[in-house]
Formats: sequence, structure tokens, C-alpha cells
Amino acid sequence: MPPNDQVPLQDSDGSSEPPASLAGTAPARLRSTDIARLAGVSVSAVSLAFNARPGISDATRKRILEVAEELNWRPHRAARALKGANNDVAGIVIARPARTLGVEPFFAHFLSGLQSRLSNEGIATQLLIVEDTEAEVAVYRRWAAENRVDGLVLLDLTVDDVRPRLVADLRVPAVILGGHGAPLPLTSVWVDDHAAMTRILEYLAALGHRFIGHVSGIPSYQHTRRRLRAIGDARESLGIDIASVATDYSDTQGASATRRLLEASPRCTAIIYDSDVMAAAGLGVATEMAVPVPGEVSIVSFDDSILTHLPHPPITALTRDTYALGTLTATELLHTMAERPEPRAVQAPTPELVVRGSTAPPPGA
Amino acid sequence: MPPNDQVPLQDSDGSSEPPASLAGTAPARLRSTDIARLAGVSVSAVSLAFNARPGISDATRKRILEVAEELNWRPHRAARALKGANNDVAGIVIARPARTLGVEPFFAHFLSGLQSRLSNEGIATQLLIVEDTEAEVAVYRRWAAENRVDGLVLLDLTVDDVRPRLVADLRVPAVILGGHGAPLPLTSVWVDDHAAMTRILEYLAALGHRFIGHVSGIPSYQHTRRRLRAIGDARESLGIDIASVATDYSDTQGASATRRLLEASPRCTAIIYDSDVMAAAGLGVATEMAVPVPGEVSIVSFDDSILTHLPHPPITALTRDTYALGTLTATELLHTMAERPEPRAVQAPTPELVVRGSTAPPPGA
DNA sequence: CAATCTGACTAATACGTTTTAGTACGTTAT
DNA sequence: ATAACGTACTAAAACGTATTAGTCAGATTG
Repeated sequence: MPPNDQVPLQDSDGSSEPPASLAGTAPARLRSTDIARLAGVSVSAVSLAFNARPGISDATRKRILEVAEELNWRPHRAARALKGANNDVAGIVIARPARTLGVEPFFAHFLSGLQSRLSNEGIATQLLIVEDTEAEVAVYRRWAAENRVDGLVLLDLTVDDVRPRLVADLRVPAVILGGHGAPLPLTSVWVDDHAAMTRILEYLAALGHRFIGHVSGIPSYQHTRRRLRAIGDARESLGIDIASVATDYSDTQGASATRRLLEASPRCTAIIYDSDVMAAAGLGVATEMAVPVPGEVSIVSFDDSILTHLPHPPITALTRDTYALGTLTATELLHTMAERPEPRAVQAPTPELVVRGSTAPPPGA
Repeated sequence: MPPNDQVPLQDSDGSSEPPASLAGTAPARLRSTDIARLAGVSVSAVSLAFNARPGISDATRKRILEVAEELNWRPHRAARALKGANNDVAGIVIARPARTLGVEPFFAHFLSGLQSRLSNEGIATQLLIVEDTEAEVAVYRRWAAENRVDGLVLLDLTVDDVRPRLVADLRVPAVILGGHGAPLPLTSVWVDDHAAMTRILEYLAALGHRFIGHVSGIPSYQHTRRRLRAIGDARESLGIDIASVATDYSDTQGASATRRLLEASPRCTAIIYDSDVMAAAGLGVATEMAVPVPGEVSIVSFDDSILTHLPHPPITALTRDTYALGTLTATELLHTMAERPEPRAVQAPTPELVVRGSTAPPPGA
């Protein structure tokens, strides 16, 4: 008789309550051998049943699954991963000070979409917040060496970013959000910021604005570059004058940049903000300085969220489905994980301009 | 000669670039045997070195670690987990529609704090968003059976919540955010909502308000109950009249509840909102209805965030360090994972009232 | 000087699966 | 009648590490 011919102690009554006093005793963990014995088959059969492989009859398969279900048994994922199977984990590392992360609705929406699509495929998302890119890179190296994740999502692509090359070399399937331009070693999902910014500028120009302020985000980000390039192009084609001020996306810097722009002389008649947080902060500054919006100055936000809906006046903004951007990124990642295709650039829909109360023709018009 | 007496093909030059054209060929994975051979020791020695155990000399330990570092080798985490070691993963499941999740600054801040503390200990956070409690419970059962996580954080505790009992029975270390009252089978971190609400009510009563509106959150949540109980107590002790309206925390319902309260006659002279999102939405509605804030009606938010800072007037709010709440929860979870102590209730600091421009004495005063 | 001990290290086993290489048996083709 | 084949299943060999039970040389002790 084999030595392990005993079922681990377990009440057959599903609603049973383990004796709380014995918290120290480790409850015997079920193994596939237990399921096999109870179903009257071998462990191999259990494996075949759980992995939906041919080689056993439907009746046997059903019986095995029923036994497993009853005992709430599932294959130990470490043992499974050890055999080369997937971890069913995707990793995402965000290199920003954790305290400031919460203010960006963008992240939460994007993450929701990403997570939702991935968990449909049974893939969990592992999230890590680090201080800087150096730490981020170290995490990628560690995760790759430990075989911890099946895929990665890279955010905030900068000019001359070292991460795509590194991650590609680590051979971890990955997708970049925001990359474009030079051929990347990884698949990327990108938004046409140039066209989006042009949309705003054409709208403001049509209203009659000729001198426009721009509160931009972090200059090293590629999408910031693309927006600035659109502004450069529009200077010539639309014949308007634009002054850009760089910030770190924080409400504080958005506010102080607004103050600078509104105090300057001559004063611009419209301000474009690279994020919703800064636009809302800017509107606050304008109100505080008693500069009527949109009477004296119009305000446009590059991003849309509850922050642009709620103020009075509500802020004209480029709107995009950030949640859908997350699901799109997840779809690309799943495809990359499954097929390891050649890298490609996938374009997400260009944001649409939603006109609200914060924009109007300039004062003189 | 042992059959695996060959180093997997690997350039000694760290900056080397694998031939991109051979994307299909699987790069040989390093194993502890490789490190052992290169360091001139056995695999056991490698294990001892990596787990900081006695049994090898410092010189040997150093040599092993150097070889591993050079090749970017780290123990395969699945193999390690299979031997009973920790996964170094904490799980958190949020049962809310993913699309609405992004609007709550609370989650992002809390998650940031939690994550930051956990990753200090090398523990990653696995995040899953599900539709309802049923799905949430299924996830807990699956994760426990698969041995996927070392700890769990439970959110949004409701009255008669089934989850604490279930998770306790699954023997997964876990911490609840928001529980209190009846002795729970799990350690919980809780905030004294009763005292916090009382603080608001006393402040408003001192200003002279006698009829106050309350836009509450989801009634089945325990913290909502505690707030309502404080309101009940204050009716008697402070001699004020309060009308509560239940919502689902959304800006939409917050707005419509505000409309109802402001249209009622007699009209309340102050409104308390259970969340910052609803307070901001409510301020918008008041402005739209041309009800001056704080001239005709004062507004107080139970939660503080950028949403209460930015509007004009900025909203008087209870402020608490949500990020710190996350780190506190993480600390409790780490303790629970390490020591498996008896469940206990840990109280987080009671929120402080920050008076801003949205509150003033009632019109007649 | 023999017996004991200690430090540094290793061989072998266990963890719980998946996968490979079968076996046994009944059915069909030659 | 025999060979070939397919189906349903199983025994045994991985996967890469941690751990247990050693081995061995040299130091210490009685």
C-alpha cells in the first residue's frame, strides 16, 4: 500500500468551521494525488482534466472536476509555473513619487481598463510604484530573472528612453504606452498628440485667439514633445503666437505657471493645459485673480475627467476614453504574450474636443 | 561526467545584444547549478549564500553572490515558492465597476501608501477589480487554493459582511480596512467615523446651523452606519435637525441629491457630503442653481483631496492622510503575515476638520 | 594519541505539478 | 488470423530550488 493512501483531514460538510483554537496547526494541503485517489484515477489524469487536454474520456474528466470542485482544489500555481507554464501575471511599474500618484485620474482609469481586460483572461496585475527610472529598471531585471511576470507595460516613454531596449533584451513580452517615432524594439500603443493639439489650436484660432499660453507637462516625455511640435507647426500655419511653460504636471506648478501667464503683458487670451489637474488648478487661479473665464481668458484641458466636468464654468477639454486605452493596451499585451509577434505601433483613437463653458472668443472680438 | 556540465550559452560581455533575428529560439535559462559550477561549489552552497544562512565561509558566499550578480541570476521564484517559501505577493480585490473606480482619489492614495510600504519589504501587490462581492469571494477561494498570495487586504466592509469569516477560514493572513464593532475574525484598521462626523456637526452647530442636509454614501457600509449613528446622537445632544439622503458615492447621485435638498422647503443651511467627489458635484449644482455658497448654504466634505482644494470657494473638509492609512494597513498586514497574531482592531487617527471658504454662518445669523 | 567536536561543504531528497513514454485493450484493416 | 491502430489511461521523469543528512579535514580535548 502506498504510504500516502489517506485523505488529508477535511470535513465533508462544506459549511464546516475549522476549530479556531488550533490556529497553529497547519491544515494539510490537498494535492493532485488526493483528487486522483478520490476520483479513482492517476495524477496524470487529473492534470489532463484540468488542462483540457485530450487523452481521457468525458465522463472521467467530469468526475475529476467534480471532486476537485467539491474540495476547492486547484493546481498549486508554483508547481505549475515551475513546469514552464505561465504565471498569469502582468507587471506594471510606475516611476513617480507615490504620494503624488493619487491625483492623476488618468492612471486610475488606465489601470482600471488594463486590469479589467487582463483579468478577463485570468491574468492578474502586479503593481509597483518606485521613485525613479533607475529603481524601475532594477525591478525589471529582478522580475525577469525571477520569472515573476509574463508581461510588462511601460509608461511615460521619454526621449532616448533606455527601457525599451533593456526590456526587449530581457526577453519579457512588453507593450509601451506612448511610444512612437523611431522604430522601437517593443510594440507600442500611441496617441496622435500632434493631431490632438492641432485640433485645440485650430479651434482657438477659429474663435479669434491670436496669443495663447500653454502649460506643458514634463518636457522629456515623448508625448510632450509631440505636442510642442504641433505648437511649433501651428505658429506658422495658423499665424498665432504661443508661449509654453514647462511643469511637472502637479497642481502646484500648474497654478504658478498660470499666475505667470496671467501677469504677463501682453496677456494671452487662452491657456492650454497638458492635464486636467493643472487646468482645474489654473481655473482656480484665474478666479482668484479675478480674471473672468471665459470672458478675459479661455481655458482648455488636454485631458478630461471629473476635474474638468465639475468646476464652474466646466472646462473645454480633449476627451478620450482612457479606460478603453487601458483595454487596448491589454489586448496588445495579451497578443504579444501569446504570439511574440514583431514589434509594431498601434494607434489609439485621437481625442475629441468637447466644448464647454470655459472657452469663448477673446475679449476684443 | 554529469550530463549538464555545460554553461548555457551566454556572452560574458554584459552590454551584449542578443541577435534580434533569432527571436524564436528560447534563451537558455540559468539555474543554480550553473552558478554553482562557475563559483566552484555545489548548488547547496548557492542556496545557503542566497538565503543568508550559516554553513559557508564569507569568502565563498561573496564569490557566489558575485558570480550570480554578474549573470543577473536570481532563484526562480516558482521553484522557491514550491519549497514552501513566501510568494512575496499581497492581494487586493476591489468589488466595484472598473469604470467608476478612477474617480475616487481615496483609492489611489490608499493604494499608493499600501504599495509603498509593502514594496519596502519586497512584497508586490496584486490588484484585481471585480464586479461584485460574489466574484470577489470566488477570487479569494481561487487565490487561496492556488497559493497565489501571502496576504489579503479587504475593503469596504459592510454590515453582516461574509468575507471576514470566509477569508479567515481560508487561512490566508488578511487585514480589513474599515471594520469595527463586533469582534472580527481578522485584524482590522478602522477610523472613528462617529467622532469625525460629530466634529463636523459641532462645528456647524457652533456656526448657528440648525437644519442640515447629509448626502450619505452606500448605506450597507459599516462606516456609513457609524456616521449615521453620530447624526442620530447629535440630533438630541446638539438639538439640530438633519435630513440624510443615501447615494452610491457617484458624482451623478451626489448632484441629484443636492438638487433635492436645495429644492426642499424649508431648505437646509448646510450640507455634509460623505465624499469629496459628491461635495464637488454638489458645489457645482449649487452654483448652477444660483444658490450662493457659503452665503445661502454651507458645504462640508467628509473626504479631502484635490477635488476640495481646487473649486471656488474651496470646500471645508475633514482631512486625513489617506496615504498614511495605506501604510498603516500595510504595516498591520506585514505583522499578520509574519506572526499570525490574534485578530485585533487598530485605530487610525481621526480626521481633522479643515475650514475653508465653503462654510459660514447661516443666512439669518 | 585517540576521541570528540566544529566549520565548510556536498549528495540526495522533497516540493506538486506537467509531460513523456509507455501499457492494455478493443477495433479495424490486410 | 494477424497486424496495425486508436483510445483511455498510468508510471516515471522532469522543472529548479531548499533542506536534511551526511562527509571530511583540521582543531581541540582528555
